[in-house]
Amino acid sequence: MSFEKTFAEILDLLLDGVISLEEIERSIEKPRFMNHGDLAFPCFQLARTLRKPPVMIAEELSHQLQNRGDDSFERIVAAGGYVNAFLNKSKTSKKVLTEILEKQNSYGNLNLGKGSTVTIDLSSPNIAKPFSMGHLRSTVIGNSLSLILEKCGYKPVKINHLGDWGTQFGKLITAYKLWGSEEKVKETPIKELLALYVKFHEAAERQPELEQDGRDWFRRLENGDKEALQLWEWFREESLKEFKKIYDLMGIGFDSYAGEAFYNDKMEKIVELLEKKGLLEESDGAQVVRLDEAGLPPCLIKKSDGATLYSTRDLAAAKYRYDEYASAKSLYVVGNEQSLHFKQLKAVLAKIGFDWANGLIHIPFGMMLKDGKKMSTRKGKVVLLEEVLKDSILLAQKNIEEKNPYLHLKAETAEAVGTGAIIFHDLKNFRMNDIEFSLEDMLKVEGETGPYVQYTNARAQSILRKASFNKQNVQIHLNGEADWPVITELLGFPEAVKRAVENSDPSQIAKYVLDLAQAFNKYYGEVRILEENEGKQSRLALVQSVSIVLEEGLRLLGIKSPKEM
RNA sequence: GUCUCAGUAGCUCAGUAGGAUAGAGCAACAGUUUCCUAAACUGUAGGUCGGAGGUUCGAAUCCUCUCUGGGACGCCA
Repeated sequence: MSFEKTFAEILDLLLDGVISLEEIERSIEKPRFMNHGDLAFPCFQLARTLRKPPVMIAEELSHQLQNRGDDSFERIVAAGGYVNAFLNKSKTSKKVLTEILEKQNSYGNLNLGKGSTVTIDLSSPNIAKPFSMGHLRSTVIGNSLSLILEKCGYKPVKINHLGDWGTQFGKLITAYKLWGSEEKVKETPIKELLALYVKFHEAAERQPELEQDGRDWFRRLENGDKEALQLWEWFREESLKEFKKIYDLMGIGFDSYAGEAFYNDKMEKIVELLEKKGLLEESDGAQVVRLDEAGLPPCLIKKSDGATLYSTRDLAAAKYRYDEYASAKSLYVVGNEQSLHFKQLKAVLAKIGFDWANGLIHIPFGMMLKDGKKMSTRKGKVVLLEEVLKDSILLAQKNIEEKNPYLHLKAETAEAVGTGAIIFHDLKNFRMNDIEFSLEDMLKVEGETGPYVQYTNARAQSILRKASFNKQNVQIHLNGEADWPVITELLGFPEAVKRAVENSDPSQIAKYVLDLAQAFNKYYGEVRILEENEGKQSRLALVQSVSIVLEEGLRLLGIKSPKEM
């Protein structure tokens, strides 16, 4: 049982129904300052009903609690309208460390999902385009979310909804036929295909008829034209090879690579269904579903030339996922700029009469900006993730040579630290914030960074190696001085996991892990852990627990924890 | 024009189902290594929480208006 709950319950006994237990629990907070204790209950809201000043209420309550409180609390005092509770440090320390050592990385697990399946749409890069920094966000947020969901009792299914269909391929084929060379594409596929794509858009500004050529080629592709299909397959294959290199580097896998093209033969049914329900209307030659009652602009289903659109494929995909995976929820980790699209998607599904449309949840995130503006593939204004990762790993390598030249597993460690820096940089802030691209910021290894957390863990591991800690039969006695801030951080891990899953917010874990690392580094600076005295085993239990939680936190972010660095 | 996201220290951001003295990191300056990894730690300095009203015992947090920036608003995804 949590200490908040114990505190709430003994308060509830005294308050005798003036406010409910739930209300008490909700208003219990963590004081900002250590000298105010570990838990606080503000009495201001009681002042009116009890018709007494809050200071007096707090004093009365704390006075009565002193005798009644069990030994969970060291003392309970009133201070300016608050009842402040100080946890019994030695008992709490013993309890939390024992729990962590026993549960290991399952400490903080929740069973919210009860085994239900959740599909997660993530990463979803566009074929024939480079893997940009923008896709990085969806990839790392989605990956972390799936790990967090798994920890909370869900069964995540990661779907990489590849952008492998659409008018862009018509444009690309047009460009390839005009200016492309087979050798060049074979040599550096993504680079060459991107160059063609950019050239197309440059040329189309002067020759607008090219746009029509592009649309024509896409229609031929949809109609199964052999030449178009061959080129498309080739582009797709080459692109996928390159993407897999990046996923391997980041240690991310998927349960499905069913991209847009996968739904080509599944769209007709949805369109028929819309027709049958009389939801389809013609508008300027195109087929649309009107959504006035939801206060949304109409959703385009078919273009005037009969070709399908993004929305059409997403409708088919949503239905397929529900049918195939029986998913209770379906998450879409897709940029903020597509919010309207997902509102429309849900509205159309609801209009068809699918009650599961409610389970569709768009997890939006802010954009990666360059010079304050959105990056645009069309203008070739992109930063390539692969190069950023390479730079970061190289820097990690350099740091290892400088700081720990005799390290074993140098290459492996550099990879873990280099990618860790990039992933952490993306996850540490709330997802809705736009991020101005800055290589300098991403490569930082000091302060609030992934390498800082990894380093903290490596320090802890180093101590454990030297002491060969044995967790059996440890008598844990901590004095609750230097170690107390670390203990309270450890205590907070389950709450951090809960916040992360409830808000679909991996940054909660990142922030937590930083706080824990900071608390531990401070402790490390103040206390000689390996000193031979009666407290040594207890201190080692603390170090071991910190390492377990740091590693688990990093794991939930999709970051590795090297034992040495 | 409509909708949406954001605005907190020089920079990057925490803190927002209202609560005590608004916190970190970076950058700056001053320190700490005969001692468990200095990718660390300690200290100094730095704030009209975009602005104006309102609700409240209490507002960075809630409401209204407003300013600034990003984005989305039919045949791209």
